[in-house]
Amino acid sequence: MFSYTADSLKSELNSKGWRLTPQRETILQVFQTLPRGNHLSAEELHDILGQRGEPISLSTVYRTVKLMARMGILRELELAEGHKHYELNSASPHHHHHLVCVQCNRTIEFENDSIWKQGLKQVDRAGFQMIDCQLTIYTICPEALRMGWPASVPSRWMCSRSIASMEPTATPEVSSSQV
Amino acid sequence: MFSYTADSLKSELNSKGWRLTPQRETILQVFQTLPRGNHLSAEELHDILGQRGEPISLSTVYRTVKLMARMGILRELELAEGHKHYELNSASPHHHHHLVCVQCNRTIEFENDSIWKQGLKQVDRAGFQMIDCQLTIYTICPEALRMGWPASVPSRWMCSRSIASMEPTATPEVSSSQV
DNA sequence: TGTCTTCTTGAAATTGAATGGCGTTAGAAT
DNA sequence: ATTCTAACGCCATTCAATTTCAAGAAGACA
Ligand SMILES: [Mn+2]
Ligand SMILES: [Mn+2]
Ligand SMILES: [Zn+2]
Ligand SMILES: [Zn+2]
Repeated sequence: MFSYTADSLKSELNSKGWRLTPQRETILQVFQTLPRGNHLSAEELHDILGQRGEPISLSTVYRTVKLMARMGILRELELAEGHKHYELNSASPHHHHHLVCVQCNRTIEFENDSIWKQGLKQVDRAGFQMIDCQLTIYTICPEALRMGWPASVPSRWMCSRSIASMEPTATPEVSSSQV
Repeated sequence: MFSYTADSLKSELNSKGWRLTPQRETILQVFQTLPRGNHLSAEELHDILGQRGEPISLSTVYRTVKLMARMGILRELELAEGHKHYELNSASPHHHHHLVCVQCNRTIEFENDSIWKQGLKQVDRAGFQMIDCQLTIYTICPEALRMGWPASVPSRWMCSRSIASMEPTATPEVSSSQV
């Protein structure tokens, strides 16, 4: 399925005993007009809706994105920013992975078929069935450097999350990288 | 660095102005005696310490794993279970990825060099520097099937998290997969 | 060793994302 | 239009994670 109209959304919902509501239509629309490569958290989505003059309660926002993720309309992403992000789950051809800057938290998407293939091989070997397969790469991006973020993370640092707000009680001169 | 002794941990800490404490030593020990392939959440770690008869306050546990992740001693993982897990960040050769069952949440590790290489290629292309690179594959594992979990997730379902507890208000016959 | 500095701990309070309960509203089938 | 009940909004609650702060301990130096 490519992009949902109000009608196709409705029949999709109804087929499962669920209902089309203005809120669900609006939320889907926000995602459909969102530039490719953008993700929204529930909170961000909630703000956008407010700014648009179409406020929707936060619990409904949460419930809706969860539902749509479940339905396959949205994809729920757990990147480095600390809360979940959602993006339109467009047709499978655009399956992609993420490159996350550990300094500025900017996220960039990329496609790479051989990663999917490797994942598939891995899963087959174990006799499992693959549902999804996501590569997350942690980097420091050029923009971050330009913005004055430290050029390096501690030498042996590996895949901790956004370290921006992390400091143990008091911070002596940490070899590099703090806010 | 391969495995920390009390001494090497101390000098590592002191070099950054931090201190070796019994708590930090104990926590590191727990990880070092943990069978390979296991991960611990802060909460789980806290419990283990209690059972061992060496209770450490939960805040200290949280602070310590964060600190050690920052130092590169531990690796912080965001898998599907909802809270963070930590594992010993042993020497780089054992860099690995994770296979997560969306039904029973079991996690299995695997190694695959070509994934790292693909990631590296991707990063180079963008002119970034790679810090870490993790593939997470979502699957349904044979054990889960044997335990009676549904054999399939909704047809268009993609990489939502553990859906076990998700049901929209009331659950009409959802095509498959709930608790 | 003893003294001083300040990092670290632990208990409790707090944050913040996410969810649940509930009375009311409203979608959809007949 | 009537009926049934999913879904809404509001608010309370949960739960991981962080912060606060006084008391305690590690490390430096004499
Ligand atoms: Mn994306
Ligand atoms: Mn692991
Ligand atoms: Zn960046
Ligand atoms: Zn399983």
